[in-house]
Amino acid sequence: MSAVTSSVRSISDLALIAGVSVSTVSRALTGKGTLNQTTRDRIRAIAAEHGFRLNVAAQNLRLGRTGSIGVLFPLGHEKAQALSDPFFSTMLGYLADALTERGYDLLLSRITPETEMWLDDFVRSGRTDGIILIGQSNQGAAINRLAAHYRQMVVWGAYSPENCYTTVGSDNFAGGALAAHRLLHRGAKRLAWFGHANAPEFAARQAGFLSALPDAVRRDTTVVPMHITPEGSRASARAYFAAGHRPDGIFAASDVGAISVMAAAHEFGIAVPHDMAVIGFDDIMLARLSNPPLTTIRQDIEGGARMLVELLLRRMAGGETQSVQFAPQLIIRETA
Amino acid sequence: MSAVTSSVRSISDLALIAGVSVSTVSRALTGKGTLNQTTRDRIRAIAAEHGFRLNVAAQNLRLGRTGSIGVLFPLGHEKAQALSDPFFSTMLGYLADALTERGYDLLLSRITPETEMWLDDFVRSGRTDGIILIGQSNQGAAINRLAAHYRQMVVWGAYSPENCYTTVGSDNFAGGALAAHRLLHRGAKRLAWFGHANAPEFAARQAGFLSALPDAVRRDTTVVPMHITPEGSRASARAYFAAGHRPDGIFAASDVGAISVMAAAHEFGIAVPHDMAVIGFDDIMLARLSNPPLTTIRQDIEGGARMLVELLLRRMAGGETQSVQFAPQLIIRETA
DNA sequence: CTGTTAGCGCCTTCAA
DNA sequence: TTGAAGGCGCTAACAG
Repeated sequence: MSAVTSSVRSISDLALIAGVSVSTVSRALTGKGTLNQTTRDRIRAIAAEHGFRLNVAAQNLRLGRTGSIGVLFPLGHEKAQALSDPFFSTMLGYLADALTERGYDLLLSRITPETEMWLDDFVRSGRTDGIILIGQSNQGAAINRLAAHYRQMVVWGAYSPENCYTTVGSDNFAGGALAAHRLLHRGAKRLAWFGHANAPEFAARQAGFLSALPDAVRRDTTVVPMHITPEGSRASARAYFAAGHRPDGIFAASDVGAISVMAAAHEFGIAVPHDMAVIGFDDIMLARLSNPPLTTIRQDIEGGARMLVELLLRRMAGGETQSVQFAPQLIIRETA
Repeated sequence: MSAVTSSVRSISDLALIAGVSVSTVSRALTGKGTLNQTTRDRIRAIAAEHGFRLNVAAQNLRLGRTGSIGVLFPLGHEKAQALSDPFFSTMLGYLADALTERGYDLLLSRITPETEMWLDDFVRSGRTDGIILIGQSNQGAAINRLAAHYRQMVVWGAYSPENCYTTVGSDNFAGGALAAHRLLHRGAKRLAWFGHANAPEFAARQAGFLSALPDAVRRDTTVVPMHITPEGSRASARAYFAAGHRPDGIFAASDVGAISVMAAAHEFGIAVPHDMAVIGFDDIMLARLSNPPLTTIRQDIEGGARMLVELLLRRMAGGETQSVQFAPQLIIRETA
């Protein structure tokens, strides 16, 4: 066992002990360059004995890199916990896995877009070699502006031909349509969409949903603005039900939103799915644990995370990339 | 608007343009040292014009720091998504907030404890100025060993006088007792504990729970081993109910566990709380959205996160710290 | 008030 | 196969 706090703090200390030059130590420890195998083994043994490891920060400075990737959640207007939504934390977990596998650290940042330049500022501080943005929020303009001269970025979110950056995400429009068809198939006629159109992903879900409805149904469909937090979702739903609305089919922008709506419905004695069908979006782990289990539109979070990392590294290496859209999948459980 | 990719890559470039020395630029931009206000403003203007920002990595190397704090989840045996549990992700979100406020970046690491030295290796690589460990898992020995000669670490988890490191956490034993009292108060007599004792937090919850039961009740109380994942929890519960067990009171190691047990109970036609009372632990956001809303033992996650950061920074500054235990709180909803 | 200089810990070309 | 030297971008004495 070796001490973490040791007198050997740099390769020059080690060089002194081993009686060789710093460059020899460097070569021995990095494995780069040519070196006598005996010398290499000897130096590595000494390093291990003293518990010495190369200083990653210095190494990176010299190599002109940082070795870490920034993962940013630009949920500006939603000052509340972005990470509290299981969708985001699940994504984060998979990103951590994928980045670790590729030898990168994950720098988590929750900078709130106060100024116009928050993204540019982050990039210019040089803290990371690349950026993964989770969700565009309402920052489309800032993102596009940055993308015009910064390549090392990929974005989880909605695809648009007008974006000059690479996105990875679900086909939200198709997902919305899937939900509409399912509700219609169940015979629902008085529908409501719970969500907001601030962020493009949600706007697309809404558009896909509405566009798949027959005109007669669409005319009677309510759009209920709902925030991303469970508290906000529940409050919106409460107010909606309290006003006397009794839809027979609901499509919510997220699973957390759907579960919140169900909780509110329960307060009003509305039985799901008997009185009202509910469909969520995401298929987070808790969707199958809800009571009743939630019918939802599934997003492939793990696949998305891997794709984000893959494409980002390709861009960092100078390659070109194209946006990717995953086909969403209807998961039928009990609520619709 | 200024380009992110600019020809001005270092303070020496900027010094050249401004016609001053690098140290003057450094002083102007950092605000340290004394400098003519006019010169300072002029240099800052030029920097802004060229979109220049100090390179944080180089700055940190020079200052002998990294500017980031590592947040590690040592859930070794639970190879699955540690972050998928909302408790952890909520904690992570609050940590990100607290660290950002203090000017630190958050480096997320999910290194799985494969070797004995995983923690030492991480520390010696010098990637962070300090470490926040979330949960001890079964790594108590490794943590203690590291703590013997590494100060810059705090741990979220169970307190024990034998630990030579500072912990922040709930009084899990007291929390277990709270759950027991509540179930007894409701008249429950055939109890079960769903959880495992691999990690000390959970072991303490179990011990507190069992110790608060009268002997007669305790003898009939079942301990059902349950993994941390919802799938695992649900499978355990299913097997348990399938074997014909019909307890009238359940205490689960976590809210996710409790909700999973409720989902399984539902499959067997067991009504909560009528046939069986259920109490969880954590009070994650989804506890109040479950159907019926979950009675649980609340942990102050935000307070815990702030305390962890506070204590870590104090230790990094050379100060001494003592372990902190938060008093858990019984939140009565509908399941018990 | 400002410039010069010497590193932080490491990698890499160039020589030997 | 190994060593010497320069420099990644920055800060902080020490001079002037």
